[in-house]
Order: sequence, then structure tokens, then C-alpha cells
Amino acid sequence: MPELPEVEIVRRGLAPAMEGAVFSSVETRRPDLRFPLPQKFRDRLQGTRVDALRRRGKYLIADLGSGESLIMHLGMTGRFTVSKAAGTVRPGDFYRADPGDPAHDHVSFVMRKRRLESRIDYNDPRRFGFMDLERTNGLDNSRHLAGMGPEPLGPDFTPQSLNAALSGRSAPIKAALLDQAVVAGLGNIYVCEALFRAKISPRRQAYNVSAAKSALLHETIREVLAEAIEAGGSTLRDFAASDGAPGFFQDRFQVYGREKEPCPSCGAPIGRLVQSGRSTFYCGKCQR
DNA sequence: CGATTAACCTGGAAGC
DNA sequence: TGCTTCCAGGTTAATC
Repeated sequence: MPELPEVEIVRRGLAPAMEGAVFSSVETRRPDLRFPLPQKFRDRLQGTRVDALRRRGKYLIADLGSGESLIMHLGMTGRFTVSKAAGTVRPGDFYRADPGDPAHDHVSFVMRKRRLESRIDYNDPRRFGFMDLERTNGLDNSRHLAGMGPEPLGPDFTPQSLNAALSGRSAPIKAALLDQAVVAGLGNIYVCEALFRAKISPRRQAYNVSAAKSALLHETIREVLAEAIEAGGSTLRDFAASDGAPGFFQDRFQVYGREKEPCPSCGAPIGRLVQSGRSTFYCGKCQR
């Protein structure tokens, strides 16, 4: 579920509980998620302060006072929920909207900032998510972040940089945009939406996207991501902000999940095809 | 080297 | 109702 907008919504929800707070308790209920949890995971977190919680593509990164960073990825079904810690709550305060299946609460943190305690639960049924610890220094070259493309909402993502990244590639533009090395943070939904807005066929080979179309695509990528963040992300099945609130951008999808419905631009039925094993939704008439 | 596919894992929806 | 099959927001190791 989580592409860049959803991860950004999660970051904004976790930041008040995590930034400036210390891990007072770390509980793991299994040794691994997608990968084994790092060695001495609890020891390296407990008592450590979080200086900042940031996002890089679909990754969440908590920079710690210890000189390490906690890297978190939500995979497909990862979800963080923030609630007040047991013990500090008053009766009726312990409200956790839609907690999901507790069988999949794999990691829990208790964060303490002065006298305020927050409980953070990580729930992930499919366990495609992971957590890792790396030195903050040189993090951009760590195994998870090395080779990652520019942040689409940042200054390094320009019409020229996108055009250059696409120029050497013969893969379909759909596949190229899913490659995190081209631009960070896009997933299946927002690639479909951005290509529709730019009226580019998902089948077109990346190097055949003209400079003018690259510039338009650059604009539609930023536009669709910014609008999605503004709407609180997209909730298809199980995405929710860390306070349990759903997103609303799914109501504004123009093509994603709308096979056979009329194209909002020309009225022709929306098509679906499978590219690199994933569904692509598009308008065969508008997108060339 | 770049591109495509299979696999990781579970749950929900659709089909029979 | 119950069983089977298909599909899902992501990444990556293996194969072409």
C-alpha cells in the first residue's frame, strides 16, 4: 500500500511521538520481518534518542543520538499505530482505531519525551517490511539507499534529470518509473496516474519519451504526489495514518483500479494490462 | 549489462 | 456454505 505519499503521511504521524523522544522500551515478537532484525536490536535502541524522523523514497529513517539510524520500510502491508502508553492513560484514553490483527504486531516501541509516553506498534501481515540499523554517516551509500534516484518533490528532480534517466532505457516507461533508481518513491498507483495525466502510453519505451513529454511527466509526477499527500494518501485495503485515519486520494484516481469505467477525459473504457507482473491501468485512446 | 520473472507472505475477494 | 484460485500498495534474487 505505501508509496511515497502514504509513507510521508506515516512520517508526519510518527514524528511528534518520536522526534526528541527516547526509546524506553523495545519489544520484538519474532526474530525477523522480511529480513532478520539487526543484531542486538533492543540494546541498540533502548535509551537512545531520536534526533529526527525523515523519509527517503519509501523509507522512513530515524536518526539516533548513538550515531546510527533506524531504517524502516513498510513493504506492502506495514503499518504503524501511535497510542498512549499503557500506564499513563486514563480510562477511555486508550483508543486505537482499527488495530488490525494483533497476531501481526511484530515490533512495539515505547517512546518517552519528558513525562509523555507514546506507544508505537508495527503491524505487518505479509512481513514484506523490514527494520535495519546502519551508521548515519554514509547512510546514502548503505545497502538500502545506495543508487536511489532523486526525491521527486526535491530540487534534484528536474525535467532534465528525468529525461536523462529515461534516455538510456529500453524498458517500458511504466517499468522505468517503478525503478527506484530513476526516481524515488513511486509505486504502481502513482505511476499509472502520472502517466495518464501526461498522456503517455505505459508501453512506450523509456528512451522514446521525448524531452517535452519528460518535462510534462516531471510535472504530473510532482502534481499527483503532492495532491495525494494533501489528501492523506490512498487507502485501498489497509493503509491508515498512524492515528488510524484513512486517506482519501483513492476517490480521485483517474485510472487506477478503474478498468472498464469511462476515461474521465475522453469517455473510452479504461484498459488494464500486465507489465512486469503488475496491473497497469490506462486509457488507450488518450495515452500515446 | 539491462530487462523480465519468480519468490517472499498473508488475507480478502471472486469464482465454482 | 465451503473449497479453490486469483490478486494486492514492494523489493530482490535468479533467469533470460
